Amino acid sequence: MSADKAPGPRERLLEAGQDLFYSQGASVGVDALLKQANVARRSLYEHFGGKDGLIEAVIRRASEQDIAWYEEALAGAEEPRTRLLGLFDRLDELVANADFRGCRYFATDLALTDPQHPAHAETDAFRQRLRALLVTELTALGHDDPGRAAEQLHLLIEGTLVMGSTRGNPHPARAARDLAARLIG
Amino acid sequence: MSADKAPGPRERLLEAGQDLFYSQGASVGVDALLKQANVARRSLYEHFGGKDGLIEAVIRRASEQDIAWYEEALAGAEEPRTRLLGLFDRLDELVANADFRGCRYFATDLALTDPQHPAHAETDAFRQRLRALLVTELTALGHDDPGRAAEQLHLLIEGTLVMGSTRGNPHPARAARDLAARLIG
DNA sequence: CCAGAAGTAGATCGATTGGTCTATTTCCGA
DNA sequence: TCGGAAATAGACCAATCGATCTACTTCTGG
Repeated sequence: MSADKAPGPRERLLEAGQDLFYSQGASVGVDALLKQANVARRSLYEHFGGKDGLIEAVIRRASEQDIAWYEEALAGAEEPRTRLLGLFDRLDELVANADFRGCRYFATDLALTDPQHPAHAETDAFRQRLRALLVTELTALGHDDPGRAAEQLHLLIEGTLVMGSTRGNPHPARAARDLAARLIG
Repeated sequence: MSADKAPGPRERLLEAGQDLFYSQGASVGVDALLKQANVARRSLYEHFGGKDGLIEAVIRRASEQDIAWYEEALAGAEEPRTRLLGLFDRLDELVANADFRGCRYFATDLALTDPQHPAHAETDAFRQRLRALLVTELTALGHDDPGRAAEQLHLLIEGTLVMGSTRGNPHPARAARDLAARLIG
């Protein structure tokens, strides 16, 4: 095992998909994916069954990474309140990045018209995992209604990602952090 | 004048576009648009120059209507604080609607990869008009920093529209209203 | 060393896309 | 009433889409 050196076609396809689906949307052509992954056409259909299968696999993979990112962002401090507010500091950096283009999962849901597309289940799962993370933090913080507060924090996060992608204001995360601080109390 | 009875092809195209671009995204085919508008193919290219021109015109038209909707939603009360909070009550109804599919302008920006597409200027203009509306209300309310508070209200609105389209929780507007209330003080 | 799996390269297919064009009909004002 | 603009219907085009298939090469384990 230990397939570290020189990632195979499957891994290269996942990385190319993660990059191109995010920067150009789910409507990028198969040709562009194959070119960036430097992979033969056949490999895509062998490994993922088609473009839709790749989309689903990419979302699942990105979901793992993003949940890990949120966990790490929350691990920045010991005190629960500081942990949650620190998350918005990390979001501020994320959104400020030049190639930030909004929430991958929301964009995927919008791009895939078919409500039966398997990728929708993946985006739902991601949101549930994120919500669970917030509930855990709020419970540790001793909040009265962790479920409701988590919903509000989630709304603040999504709002930050939207405002950050429109570039109307450079630091939406700071506005959200301020609201989150009042919420946590 | 008074072109009320039996709207012409141009108007029918605008209505069909406003409906289909919203419910199915900007990627709907020209054929579907022509069919729903009950209009000849040539009429589209005569009036709007092409699909992109129709998209731009539809966004401009919807923008007018939506700004009017926000103005009317704010006109529900006399006291500034009640006016702003009432807006979130109206958003609650809007999001609860079965065919609600999120923010039209954000979805359009995501769907149009080309950053030079004229529709982007229209979505930006809409957001600026909405922001101006919020600043006016906050100024009337005597808020310390109307600009910053307007940014925060805008973030709460966009967050509500996102959360409402994912259907994870039925009443994101109530969560946002609660946060808005703390913000207004 | 060699057999088979995996990967590559690229032609090709059918469907669909946005857009152009021709021919015909409808409608309205001078 | 008549003439021209506007609208209709639909054939048609080039480009692009995702997907399939064949032929060849590379890599690897027994």
